[in-house]
Amino acid sequence: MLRVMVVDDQALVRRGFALILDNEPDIQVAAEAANGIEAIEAAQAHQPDIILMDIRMPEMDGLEATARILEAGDATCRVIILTTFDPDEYVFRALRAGASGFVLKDIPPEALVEAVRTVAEGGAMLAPGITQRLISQFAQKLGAGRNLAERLERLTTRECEVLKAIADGKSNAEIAEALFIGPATVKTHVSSLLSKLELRDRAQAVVFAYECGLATVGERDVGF
Amino acid sequence: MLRVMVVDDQALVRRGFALILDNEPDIQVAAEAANGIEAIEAAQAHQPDIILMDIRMPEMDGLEATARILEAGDATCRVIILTTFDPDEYVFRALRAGASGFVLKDIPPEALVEAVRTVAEGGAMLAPGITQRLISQFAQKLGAGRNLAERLERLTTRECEVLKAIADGKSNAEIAEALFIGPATVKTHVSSLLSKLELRDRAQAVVFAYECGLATVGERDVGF
DNA sequence: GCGCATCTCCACCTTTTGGGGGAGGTCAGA
DNA sequence: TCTGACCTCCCCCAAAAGGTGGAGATGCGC
Repeated sequence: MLRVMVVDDQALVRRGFALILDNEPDIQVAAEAANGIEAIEAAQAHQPDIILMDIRMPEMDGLEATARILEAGDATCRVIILTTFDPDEYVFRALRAGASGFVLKDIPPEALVEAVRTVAEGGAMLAPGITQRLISQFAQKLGAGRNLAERLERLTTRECEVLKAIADGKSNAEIAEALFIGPATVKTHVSSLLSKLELRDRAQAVVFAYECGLATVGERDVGF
Repeated sequence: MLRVMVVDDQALVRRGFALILDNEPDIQVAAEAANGIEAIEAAQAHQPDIILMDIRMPEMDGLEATARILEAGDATCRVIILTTFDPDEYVFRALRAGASGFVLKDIPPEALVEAVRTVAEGGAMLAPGITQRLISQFAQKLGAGRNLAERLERLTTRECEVLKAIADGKSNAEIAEALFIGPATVKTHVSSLLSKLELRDRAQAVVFAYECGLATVGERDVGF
């Protein structure tokens, strides 16, 4: 039995969703809440499997509440954002907060039920248009450095290693140490790769490394 | 009327999907193809609205074919990848190729029909698990530079602008020109921001800018 | 008004970087 | 075998970068 919690500041909307879901044999509305604060408390108290969360609410909005509930971690629930609007800003904040779904309130009841089941099974459900935008963004990032990757192929193995080290923020001396070669050799490699890639200095080399995918955001701890 | 093309090397599978779709009053299977090469030709000849594309095929695989068809551009069709497997590699290549959907062959017939309609309307449809993974990846990138963004707040407006320019690969002289200030001033700002962010040189500053989201991949043309 | 942060610029200095050119060694392929 | 591509390291030099300290101007809030 799937235990669902519905969070919306409008009682009528809340009851509507609750009725739709309660109508399903395997779904049970275990709790309701009218704002973010209540939602956090209710989530703690009732430990639902799925939370349907509105965004616009008094006291605390749904995105903030989602972030806090999922941050707490002791609840293993998953959140579906259910809203009338879908500006990018909301979507990104929602995904970052950890939501597993983002659907618009104008969807047919069956789709809502389907979304709940999908998310409960470990999947995610986004409104089709949002999925589309997410894909576009993703494809853009993935495809960004194709022609740049060609330039990359002109480099020798060693030069590539040096470039990677540069993209790590290392100085020539540090690179030398890391690669077990002399500083002079590093300089040679750096000069060579800069010229091959038609770059002026190591700062541009770092940009190049990120743009062509040699370095990617989030794979390093920026402690330096 | 939605004109659909089905591409799969197994005739039985192909006919099965075609029958399911033809059964819908508003959908018509306009063409079929058994491999990537045929698919490209058939897409050219029949100009379908939607292409259901298998990945594993002789001659040319579905991802390659998708890329070529969408690259051609004169076709305004949209592609749904339909496969038995879903390794990340396939998914990323598919999205990069420009696919608007990625669903598994084990979905129920109604879901397939729904996917076709959704994509035809400009949306995108991914298998729930894939949506989930896409979201995770996205959230990771988005959330990567949170603690870094804090450090960013220590900077003044001007320092931020200089940092952005550094992340653009500009030299101090170029920054001076771009911001209409003297080179000496740029040096002051650079020194200040490096010290505030606890960085050593501009190369590390570039890394920092990318990691904290001040600069993002794909938003610049790397011509330098 | 006063303090404070910010933006602007200067001079002086050291370190790093990048370019040019050279040179020895290895190793694969013609 | 010899050529060519790599990797390694050297010297010298000029340019850029980065650090330190100082200074005038502005504007904002107490």
